[in-house]
Amino acid sequence: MATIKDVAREAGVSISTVSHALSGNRPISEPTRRRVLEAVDRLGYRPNWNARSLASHSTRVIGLVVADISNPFYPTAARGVEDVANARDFSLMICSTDGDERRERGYIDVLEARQVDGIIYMGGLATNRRLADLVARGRVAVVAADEQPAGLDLPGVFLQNDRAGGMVAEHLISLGHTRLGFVGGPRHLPTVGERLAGFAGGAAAHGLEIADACITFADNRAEGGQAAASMLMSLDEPPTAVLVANDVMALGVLEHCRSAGLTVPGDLSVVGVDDLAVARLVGLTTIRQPMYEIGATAARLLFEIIDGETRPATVRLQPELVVRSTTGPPVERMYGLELRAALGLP
Amino acid sequence: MATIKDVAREAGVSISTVSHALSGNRPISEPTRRRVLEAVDRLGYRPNWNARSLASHSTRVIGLVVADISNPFYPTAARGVEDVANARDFSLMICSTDGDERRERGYIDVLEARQVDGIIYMGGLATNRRLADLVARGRVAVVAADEQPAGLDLPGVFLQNDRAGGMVAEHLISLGHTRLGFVGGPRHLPTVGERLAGFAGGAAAHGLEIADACITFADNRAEGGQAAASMLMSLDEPPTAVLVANDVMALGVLEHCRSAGLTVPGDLSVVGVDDLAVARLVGLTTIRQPMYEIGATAARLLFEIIDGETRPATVRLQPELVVRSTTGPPVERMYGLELRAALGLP
DNA sequence: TTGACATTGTCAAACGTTTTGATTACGTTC
DNA sequence: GAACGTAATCAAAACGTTTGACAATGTCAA
Repeated sequence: MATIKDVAREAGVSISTVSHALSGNRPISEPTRRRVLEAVDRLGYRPNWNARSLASHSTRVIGLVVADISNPFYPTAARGVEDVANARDFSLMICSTDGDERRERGYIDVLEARQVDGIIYMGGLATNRRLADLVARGRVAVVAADEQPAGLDLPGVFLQNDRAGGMVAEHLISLGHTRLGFVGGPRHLPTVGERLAGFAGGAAAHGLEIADACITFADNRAEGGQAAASMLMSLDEPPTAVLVANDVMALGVLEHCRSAGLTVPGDLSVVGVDDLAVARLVGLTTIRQPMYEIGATAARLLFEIIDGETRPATVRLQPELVVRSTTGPPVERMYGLELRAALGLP
Repeated sequence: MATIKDVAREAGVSISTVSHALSGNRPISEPTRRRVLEAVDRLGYRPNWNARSLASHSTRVIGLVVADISNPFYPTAARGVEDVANARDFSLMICSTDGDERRERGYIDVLEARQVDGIIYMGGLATNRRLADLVARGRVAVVAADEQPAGLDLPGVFLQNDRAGGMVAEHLISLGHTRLGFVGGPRHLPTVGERLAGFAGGAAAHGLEIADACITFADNRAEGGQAAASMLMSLDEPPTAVLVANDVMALGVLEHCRSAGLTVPGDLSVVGVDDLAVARLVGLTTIRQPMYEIGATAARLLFEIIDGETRPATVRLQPELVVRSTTGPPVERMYGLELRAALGLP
């Protein structure tokens, strides 16, 4: 591989002249620059970014920490980040923590060791001190998206989760539901708590209370939603409508209903959060999150920090309810059974 | 940030002793090693991977080039890659080319400039010479997964696409279909051609021919599938069953059917390829691709090369047909309309 | 002519590691 | 007891850039 030295020799100038000609950091006369560029071409020279990073203290890499890359929410957000980063010649290092604390800790360390210029945290864990320490050390820019790490106060971009919960409660109550249920992600996540609080608050505004038994927590994956639904629907008095803290889990809930022979929304109304592409396909009522925009915005905030401006203002997104076919008026169970019997259905 | 120099001073040894104590590259006495480790702890020293990369000519980064990170196929495969890479302290740089040649070229350059140790190509483009040149230069290990870049012959892991196409033809014909259609990704992709060839071959084995008008190509995204379906179904003699080259597009086809009031599989049987998680949810008949395994296997092949062993053997995966509810016997259009009319449906 | 200043360019010191060669000390083996 | 391997350590040379200090040259006003 040709190095800058080879180019310098080939062009008959000094190393630093080559560097300046390529970076534009200092003025170089036109003929010299041309000679340099020709030499670069002739030798097929490509600067070694590693050496560059070492010397310039900037890697032009940003780390993206996500909870689970196989949840479609994250790739879409990642695209947003990538597009913004790319426009500034930054590359992305994506780390999927899988909700595992050890893994997350490991990744934070790796990102730091690799000297990334910034980190966008969409982790959904962060109960560990690693991130806090890293932020405190202040050597790398950090913003959060979607989820504010517990105990920290990072700038970032977040959905107004409480409002989202409230809107869902409002919607379900207006349909006539009185027995509401909730399926959240891991209980310690701030997002989950906020969505639940808003949901309960919305219910309370109508004099309704959400039974403790109807509040469940799962692992943010479809299987978790399925299990939670199974549990909820086997209660003596199961809810007639549930808010599920994300679409992936909501799909799990629907899966349970299908396999258990429950009709949606007849036996159970289901509302998700995220509005993944599949939500439209399966007709899931949900709260929309502009995933791509969340990623892009987070990246922009990060660059504000990297560029050394003041701490950027946190962005709060308005939730938007998208009503589709998984929500409807409750049908009394017995009535439903009678109706189905009358129709000759099982 | 503490450097190796600080550690050396703190521990009262030389720099190289610290390096050896940490890497284990040369024997270090137990007491000395302990002193070093204590110093490391005390100072919170973390080696700078950039400097390490520069000195050791190995970044321990592998680049993953995918066509579109927001297609769920890739994140799952990426997880497979990540898990294998992680176990060996490698990090991942993910690049989503978006089917754009300029972008892809840019990414290949970036990965090379950043001195990645290897590249896993799942790009779905590669009509450009950049990748070929890079492979020819032979400085970085390259394997392909899912898609063999046109004009190259990389080791990698691939589905037996022709067989997959054949199985689908077999399945549809056994259901009684005679008018088959095909919705492919971009026409120049080898995978697409192979799947089509297998499909046509399977049909030919039963004396059937696939009408030219029934063979369409789209952009591998849901919108593309939707458009293709719209086109196909407006033919004078529309197909009664289609093979769609991937699940995401198949979902688009289903979406079109729903919005156009066509029943599935009554009016149209639909088969996808990939078996994404959503395929199960919407009941899509499809060819399964073990996505996670594809990623993991590709990573393993890559490491074989990196470890300097001989060129690894290419892995060919057997396709597996998963029959769900989007395929069934064809129902004559008129009959279908009559039936629906009899039932009082629109 | 002189000094001030802009324009180009050179030199050499970082940057923080790994790696190689040299050195010393200490057994083993023949 | 000579020759040799091996363990432990150090010093110094890479690795390929960027960048700060400075030199040479030319231009212009006083």
